[in-house]
Amino acid sequence: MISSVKKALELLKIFSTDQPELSLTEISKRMDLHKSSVFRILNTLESSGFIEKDPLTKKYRLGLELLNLANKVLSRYDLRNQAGPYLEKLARKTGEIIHLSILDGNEMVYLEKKGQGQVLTVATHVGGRNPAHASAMGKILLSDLSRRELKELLGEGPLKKLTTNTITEIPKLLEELERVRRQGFALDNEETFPGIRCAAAPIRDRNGKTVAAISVTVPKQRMGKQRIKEICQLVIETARLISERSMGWETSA
Amino acid sequence: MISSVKKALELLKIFSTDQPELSLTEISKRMDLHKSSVFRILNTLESSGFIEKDPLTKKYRLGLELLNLANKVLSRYDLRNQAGPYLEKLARKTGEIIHLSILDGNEMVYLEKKGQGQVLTVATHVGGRNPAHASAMGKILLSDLSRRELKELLGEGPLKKLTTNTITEIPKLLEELERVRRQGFALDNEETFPGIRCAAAPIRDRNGKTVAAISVTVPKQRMGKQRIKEICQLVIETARLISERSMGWETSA
DNA sequence: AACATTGTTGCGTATTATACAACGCTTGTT
DNA sequence: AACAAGCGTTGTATAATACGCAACAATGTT
Repeated sequence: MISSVKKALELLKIFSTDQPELSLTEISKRMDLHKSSVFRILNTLESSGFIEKDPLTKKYRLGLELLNLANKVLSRYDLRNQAGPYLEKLARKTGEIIHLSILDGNEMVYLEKKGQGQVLTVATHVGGRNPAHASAMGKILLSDLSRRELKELLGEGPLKKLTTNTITEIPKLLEELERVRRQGFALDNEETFPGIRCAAAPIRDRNGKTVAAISVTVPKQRMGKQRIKEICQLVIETARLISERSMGWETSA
Repeated sequence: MISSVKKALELLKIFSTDQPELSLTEISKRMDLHKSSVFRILNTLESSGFIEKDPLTKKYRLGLELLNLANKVLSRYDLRNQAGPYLEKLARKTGEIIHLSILDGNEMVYLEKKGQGQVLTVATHVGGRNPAHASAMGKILLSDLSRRELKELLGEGPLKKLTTNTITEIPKLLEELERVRRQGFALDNEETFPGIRCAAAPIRDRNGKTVAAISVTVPKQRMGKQRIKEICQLVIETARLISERSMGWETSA
């Protein structure tokens, strides 16, 4: 492990959407490093395009080179490109936010987000992640794992509680995953975000293995009993189309 | 400048969309560093989520943490979010690829790309960049700069030649920029990519300053004289709407 | 089975990252 | 206007470590 490299990478993570610009002194304080050390790290990051310095304010911000690298990450996922048109169509049909995600460890990671949403919406983003057990897409992704794999990923619990509705006991989650397997879709009833409901369905490859999930995210005000049914049907149908047309999955006769 | 940090950052840049996965030995050769040094850099990058190691193949690839950072970069640009719906509408109307870009040094950088495109399309991506002088959007962005600023950015020339149509002499470019100022839009007639034409228009802020550009990119087979006129009108109109509604620009009476 | 190649680790030392002090500049205070 | 405080920048000595070597483990090839 190389400590100066570690420091540089952790520095990059300090920036946030709330605080996109920071001064040398702020960074020095946050990292508990001498300002001359921070100064040299910043210069190195800047020379490679990972950080930009505003010449007027002397403040630093993340650099555009990160967009290039992110593009390379995303380009690995053919599914994301192939699913794009289907997700856009679903967004137009429902008027809501659509996500595509994969499992990474015990979290699900958003790979795509479509739809403009309305005034009341969710602040998720590509690259963002949430505990798998708490979200509809996460439950879809977990439901394809074996008991052994689940035990390895989730441990003994209790699981992280995000809202009062989050499932935290392992037995209860396993029950829920069994239900998800049977019905072929999952719901998130304010388990990740208060006031937000979500319906998700699996994307399967040619071998029938769940490789990703898609979801429709809706504020509960717009998600009554009747609408849940509509939304679930649309999500399942879209997921099936993507699985068949892009992944080569064949539903049995 | 911290040399070990520089090496780590340059390592991240080695990956490409053509080669998303590399072995330790490949990286060591490419960077002309000892494999044990590369091994430790990779471990450090992995521990911070910037690199992932496939446990089966032992190959390395870029990590998902980069998506988070990229999202933070993009979230700085309110314009990108606000312009999104207009760009999607333009993509649907034209059936072509739409870009939003800004100037960064003497290059223009894509901040957004909309539209699925057809079989014949351009392999551009968010974060990607091209020399400003060669592209329609680049000419729009350059046309708002003063003579002094242009001289500083472009130098004495000749400018980089990407195709046989690329403008490489400074006087000719200045002439072209004058024309762009007058007509309020720019065209790229196979100047960046062979076989690809492009029409662009400026996004202006409340002070009338050009802060970004949008464009429609079309293979020349689908871009005859009549269609050029249509496309130009649509691009100009969309750019004006974004400028007025999202940026507070007011066209004089 | 034998050999070649790749990945991993311990360790000595050549190299450098770190932090200190000082300086220049900008901003804030009186 | 004068002064103080704080921020950013730089030179440099040295404490700390990154580097590469050698050896080993694991994997692939013959």
